Amino acid sequence: MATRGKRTQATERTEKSRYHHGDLRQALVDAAVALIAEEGFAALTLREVARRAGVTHAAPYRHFADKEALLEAVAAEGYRAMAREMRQRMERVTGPLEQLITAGEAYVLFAVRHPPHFRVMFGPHFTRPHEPVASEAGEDAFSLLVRCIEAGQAAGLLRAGDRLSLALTAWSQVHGLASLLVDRQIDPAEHGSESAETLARTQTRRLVEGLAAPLGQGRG
Amino acid sequence: MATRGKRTQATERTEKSRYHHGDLRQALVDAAVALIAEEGFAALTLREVARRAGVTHAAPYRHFADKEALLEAVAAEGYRAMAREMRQRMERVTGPLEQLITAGEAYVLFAVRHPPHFRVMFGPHFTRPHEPVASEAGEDAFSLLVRCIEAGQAAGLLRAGDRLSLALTAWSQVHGLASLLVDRQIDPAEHGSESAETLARTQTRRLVEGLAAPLGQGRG
DNA sequence: CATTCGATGTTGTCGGTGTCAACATTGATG
DNA sequence: CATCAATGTTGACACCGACAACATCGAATG
Repeated sequence: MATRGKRTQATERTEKSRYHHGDLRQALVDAAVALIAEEGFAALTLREVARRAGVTHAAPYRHFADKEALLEAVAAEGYRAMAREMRQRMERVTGPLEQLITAGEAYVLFAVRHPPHFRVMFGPHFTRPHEPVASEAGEDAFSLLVRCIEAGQAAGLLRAGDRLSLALTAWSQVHGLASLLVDRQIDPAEHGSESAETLARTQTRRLVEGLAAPLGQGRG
Repeated sequence: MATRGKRTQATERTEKSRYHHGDLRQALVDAAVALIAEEGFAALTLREVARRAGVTHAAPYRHFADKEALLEAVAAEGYRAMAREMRQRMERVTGPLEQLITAGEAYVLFAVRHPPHFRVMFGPHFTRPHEPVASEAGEDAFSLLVRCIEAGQAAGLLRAGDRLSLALTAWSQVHGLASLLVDRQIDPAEHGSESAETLARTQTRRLVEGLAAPLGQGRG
């Protein structure tokens, strides 16, 4: 995360006591993520975030309307990163079923590896209605799943039925597993897996088996 | 919710200006749930909860060590109510598969009908490690699912395999659907269902189909 | 009944927080 | 160089979580 990229200005003053920060906005987002990871949501304070970014308590208001706006930025970063990671992993695999498995795995793994982002994305922290808004239209996680389902059905490898409904089944499965892992309701060690990675793979495989077309495509 | 029951004392003083409340503890839990439902988590304030219960701002500390302890009480109430509702619905159905479907439906429906409880139970609101602690050992939601799976396997109706792993699949599915509904990530209307109830039934049925033993393709 | 005492509710206080307004500093632009 | 919009600082206010000291009730005891 924290892919900054544009470092065009900021001109490297001796690192000491420069009035302007350079990229405070991203620094605040990073600090918020780190703070959530280290101390939990209860400790997420705009003032502490500012402190960690090396700036006074009102500086964040030059970049975010309020605390919730900062969280929206964290969520947006999460949506982009998650979809990107899913796409990258899926590119390295061929076949609709394998791609579906890979997509599901990537979903769970993103959650496990970036709990603060995942929690902010799907948690109950927003009062304003907050739209997922992926980086580009049709490139969000759910759209990726829907396209996998379509391709699988077209190839006769997946159960027939409403695409959206099947995609929702897949989304629920991986989202549930991710949520339970992130919220520490389940411990991979207690489920015969030495890591969240193998658990994600096992469960996602079973999901796709369940969605697979009955042998011979006869459908009973 | 809010099953008070023991109203032995409190002696009905003219409803006005009585110093002692009678059952403030439960009143505080109820007020917290209502406040979360109406205003969201950001508005959940110990002082506002006290206000709604008609007491001053420090009164809650006679019943709860701190704000988190109040949330633990909400979660505990949720765990008890959820398991109770699942058990009650399952009693009215026979057959392992039908019971499994019913259990899954009940899980999702509880979440949809009691969002504050569900969110507190599984949300990121606790800093202290907080054990689910069902009303009685082996009576929590997951244990109910595990027993359904066992019975289904014993009857040859469910896929063979590690019970815990299969139960985790089922739990992930219903938990994911419940979470997505509660967090308003999906709208039942957009998925061909006019209500969360029908969506829960459709998805839970598909889950059990996927877990069913692959012997008769009769589509059950 | 009068006294006592533990449980429960109140008042006052403290440091910390979200948010805003007024002010200060900077770098870019003319 | 002068100006100005962007960005960071200072100071203030109301609210919150938590604690301590005090007040009030009801039940048990004599």
